[in-house]
Amino acid sequence: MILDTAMRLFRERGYAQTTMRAIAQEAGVALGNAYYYFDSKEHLIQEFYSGSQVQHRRAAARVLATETDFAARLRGTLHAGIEANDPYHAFAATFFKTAAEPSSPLSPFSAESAPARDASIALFREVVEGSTAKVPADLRDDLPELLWLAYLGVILYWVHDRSPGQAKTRLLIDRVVPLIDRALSLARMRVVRPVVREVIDLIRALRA
Amino acid sequence: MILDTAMRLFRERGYAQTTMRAIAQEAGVALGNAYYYFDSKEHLIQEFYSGSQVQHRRAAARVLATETDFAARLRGTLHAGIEANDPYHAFAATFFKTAAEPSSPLSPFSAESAPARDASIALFREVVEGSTAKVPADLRDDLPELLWLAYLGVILYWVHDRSPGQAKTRLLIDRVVPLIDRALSLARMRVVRPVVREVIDLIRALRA
DNA sequence: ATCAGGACTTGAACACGTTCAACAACGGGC
DNA sequence: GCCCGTTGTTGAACGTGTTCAAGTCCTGAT
Repeated sequence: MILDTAMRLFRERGYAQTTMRAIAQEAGVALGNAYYYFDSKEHLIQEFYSGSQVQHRRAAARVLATETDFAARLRGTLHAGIEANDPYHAFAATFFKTAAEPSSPLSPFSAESAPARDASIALFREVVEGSTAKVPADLRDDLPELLWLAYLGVILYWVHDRSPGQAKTRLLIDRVVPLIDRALSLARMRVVRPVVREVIDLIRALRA
Repeated sequence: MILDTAMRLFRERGYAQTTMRAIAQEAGVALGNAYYYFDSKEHLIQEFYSGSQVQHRRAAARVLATETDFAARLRGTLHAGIEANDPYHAFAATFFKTAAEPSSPLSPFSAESAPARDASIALFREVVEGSTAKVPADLRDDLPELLWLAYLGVILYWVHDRSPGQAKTRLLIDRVVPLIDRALSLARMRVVRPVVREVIDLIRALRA
């Protein structure tokens, strides 16, 4: 109840303009009571976070069920991602503001976000494994995480995207997916191979 | 005076723990007076932003003056960047938290940040143009901005880097620079050329 | 010397997120 | 039916960033 009210007000007035007092009043509870259910105003966003991940999966399911072409699957999944977050674009800025802080539990790299992160990476693993693409063996393990990182990049662009209907983000997706697809082919070439090898090694070194 | 005091307190106690009242008191002025010189607490950071840019340029100057090899110049400049920000690593998190918000004047993409941004891109133009590297003509225009973006990526990683002395970020730089160098060579190959062409086109389309 | 007008300074007041001690409602064990 | 611990609820109070009307100080023109 409180969460729904909060989300509605966030959408209507924006995050900063929505006071905890307004949320409490609209939800018909006392101010302090909101803090019984949510640790802070920011934690209200945390709830939205997991919800959006579920939405993403749902929106991507259709494409992943029917399509086998890698590029099409990736394209569909990326579009599904921004579609799932579309209603919240206006206040997503504030959301990512707090998410950008490393110590914040809302950070996509934080321990608290691990479930949502793992679920998201798993989604991109589905993208890869359900496709007919021939991925080099050593890339196959890390590719889902790389795609997830690319997805974060898309989201980052989307948050900053002020074009009507976020048309530019859709353009970005439509044109970047073929590039990734092509890069994946190039990754099998003899000249390019060592570079790919090094990229993989570097990522593993940084993750450790 | 106020700025120096604020920066010292930020370093000592962190951003959130430093109150405007504490800054005013330590600086020997009234609370409201701080707002005569700075629009907000966040704007205090804006000042640091430009200051750090100057530090970066200073720290990079030595390498850029002596070295002509592209990889060495880039490596030196990137290292100089994190060195310049090193004293502020602890509270840089908070800094980038507000910087991540698109509407914030502190965003590296905002109009208010244009001077610092342009100065930073110009620095990477120096990296390219002072080097002996053979850069394809169509890449030459956009490469500085791409390198600046890569620098932002490094900073982003650095902010999240909890390893002692931010050793991992230094590792990232040392290993990513040769990769960029190699990629630049590959960019001249006939097979790779169309991909590079498309990347450039995409960037220009997104920027417009 | 005087004065006008701007530059600077002040601290009380405001709205906000958050905390907390107190209170109410509930539910299960006897 | 009564008790008591848990769960839920309340609004006053605190500390915060920020605003503002009111003051003080300075500077240059007369």
